[in-house]
Amino acid sequence: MQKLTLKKIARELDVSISTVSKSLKDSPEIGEETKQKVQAFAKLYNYRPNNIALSLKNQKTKTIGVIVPEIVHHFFTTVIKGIESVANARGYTVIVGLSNESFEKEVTNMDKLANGSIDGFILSVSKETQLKKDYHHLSETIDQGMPIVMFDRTINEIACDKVIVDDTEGAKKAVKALLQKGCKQIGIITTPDHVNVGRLRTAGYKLALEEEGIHFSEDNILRIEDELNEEASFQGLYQIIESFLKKQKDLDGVFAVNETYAAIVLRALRNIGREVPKEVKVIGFTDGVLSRFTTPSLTTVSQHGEQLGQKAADLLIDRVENELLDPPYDTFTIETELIERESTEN
Amino acid sequence: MQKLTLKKIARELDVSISTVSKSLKDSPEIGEETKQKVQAFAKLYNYRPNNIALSLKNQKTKTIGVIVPEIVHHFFTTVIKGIESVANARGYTVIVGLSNESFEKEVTNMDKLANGSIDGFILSVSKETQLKKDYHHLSETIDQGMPIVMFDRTINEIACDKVIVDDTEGAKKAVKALLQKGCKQIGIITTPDHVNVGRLRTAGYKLALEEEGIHFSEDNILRIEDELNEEASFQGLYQIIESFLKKQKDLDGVFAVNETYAAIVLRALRNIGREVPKEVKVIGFTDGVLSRFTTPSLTTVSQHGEQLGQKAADLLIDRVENELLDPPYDTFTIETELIERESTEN
DNA sequence: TATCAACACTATATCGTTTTCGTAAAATAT
DNA sequence: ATATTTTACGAAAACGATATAGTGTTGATA
Repeated sequence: MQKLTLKKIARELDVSISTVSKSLKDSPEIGEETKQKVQAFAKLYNYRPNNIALSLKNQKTKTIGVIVPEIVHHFFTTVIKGIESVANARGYTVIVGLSNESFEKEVTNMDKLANGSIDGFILSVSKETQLKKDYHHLSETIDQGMPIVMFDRTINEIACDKVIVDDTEGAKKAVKALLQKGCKQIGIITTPDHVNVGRLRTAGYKLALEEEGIHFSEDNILRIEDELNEEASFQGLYQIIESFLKKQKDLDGVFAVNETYAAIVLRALRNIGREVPKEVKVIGFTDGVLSRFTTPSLTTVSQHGEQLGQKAADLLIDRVENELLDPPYDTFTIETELIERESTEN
Repeated sequence: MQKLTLKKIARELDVSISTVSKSLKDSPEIGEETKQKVQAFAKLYNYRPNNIALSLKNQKTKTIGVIVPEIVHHFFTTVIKGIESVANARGYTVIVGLSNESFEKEVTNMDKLANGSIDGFILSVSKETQLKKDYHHLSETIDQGMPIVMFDRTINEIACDKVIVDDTEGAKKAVKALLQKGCKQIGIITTPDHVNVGRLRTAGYKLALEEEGIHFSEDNILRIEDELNEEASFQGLYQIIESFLKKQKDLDGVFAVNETYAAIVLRALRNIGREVPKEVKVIGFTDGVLSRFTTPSLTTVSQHGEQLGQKAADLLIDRVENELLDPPYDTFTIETELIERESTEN
């Protein structure tokens, strides 16, 4: 049984295509009897209008494109979940593209979707894009009248709506919590500065120390190069973190800018014989699946990814459906929340 | 700058739409000079054909729909990653729909995509669908000539290509490993039987014991009801598992059918003072992010989700591009692999 | 009886492409 | 010089749906 179309119904019922279309829309132009007949037939054979044809006609697809750097990733999936929920509620479909942290894949993926397949983008840029600082694909997309909402990893130079996590504030909150619990020497495990979120969280760390009038030393900062984040180099990651913790033996607090780093810190501290939370307290950023299962369980800064995704989707859809509300772009901040577990107990 | 179309180029260059179209395809029908002119113009203004129009014309979208029960889930995301990689390589785009384990959302999501938006489905059914045993949406989709590839949670009654994890075999492998390491009393934490994968893994557990001639007791089986899997009822989950382990105090091996259960087992055993792996050895199914960070790290049965996704995508695209290779449907099994970590060390 | 409105439809254009078919003009053959 | 074949392009249909603008038939009104 092949797909039913208006044309087939028209032929079958010996009326015109227009009549069928109008009957299904219950138009007053069509006589009661005819309408009944058509509607009954359509229902019987389960007619559904072809989305592609509608998209072409209406010049809008009711679909939004989401580009994320990585999908096997707790934070990004919670964001996608949030996006999907409001998209669905508002009658939109979600296409997912993965950049795998590659600039080129990000560009080709966007190129492919920008040609009529979607009404707008929600995206978090790849690390490579952040490094290269090449944003032509973003500005060109916007120039063509396609709205973009950026989230988490945003680009200052691009004017569009943004939804971000309160990175600096969240980090500050975490470090202040450590101070309040009596930590005097607080280390940070972070990324190089070209990774936006790493930079911002590091800034929050410094700010917290500053505001409390604490001396801050570069020696307490460990910046981990990117290549080490791949699955394969777990050992390498561990080595670097362990030797840092061995060297900085008087640390009594550690703030890690992601959950993996924090979990490794926990493990390394145990291996070198320093007790958590008694001797050292640890806080990680991102509340993922790991935190509640480490030993001890990990205090984290939760990012509310789902809420972030919902906000992003609402912003984009508003923009799409209301093209008049042009330029005044907004940046929204999703508050973080400190979730306390065993790793910071006194 | 609005989107460029063939019509606009034609008007601008004062030729017909056909000429533009053919020029861009480098057709021999068109004179060299005209072709150059059109191609140069198109390149300059970055013309890209409209996907929607192409889809309508060609009656195929080069898009595949993926429906998963849950996206904040390590296994499903690895599968999606695998699907996306081959889809992209073969020129396809991926639309993701979430059922959130709900039958209704699964149906409406499929309905929405089946109307022209995609060329075929890759899906893993929701738990509710498994429970209700209502598969009309699946059979109707197939009847309409749209290919489906099911993965992981498949339905026997539906004839289509399938890619499954070697659940029974994997579970058997795990339990035999426990036996080999000297375990005599092995418990299993599983799901009710209506969850396919739970049932199959339980079957593997029984099979392993049988084949080794070991007495098997219902007392060693804990079946956990579904509602407890929600984030909120983590406490409930923990309670049930802990009290089971307290009651069955002579267990010296535990096999859990997912990573969360296994991680909870680890924690509960520690809380009730039983040492892992010395007194009790533990193995979980699914190699996620948790396993290497628990204490002790967890031995797991890895499912190779990415490989599974790749196979599913290849199967579907083959089917889509080759509609003649009709009915002889196939079921492919992705081998599992036991990844040994601390929780089973001797 | 001529005029006009109401009714119940149908024809047609449109969205952006591709493709088949048709056709002037130029080039070649006879 | 006439017939025939290329060359180089344009017209039009098609994909499926919607919306605007007709159109033929009634029935009512002046």
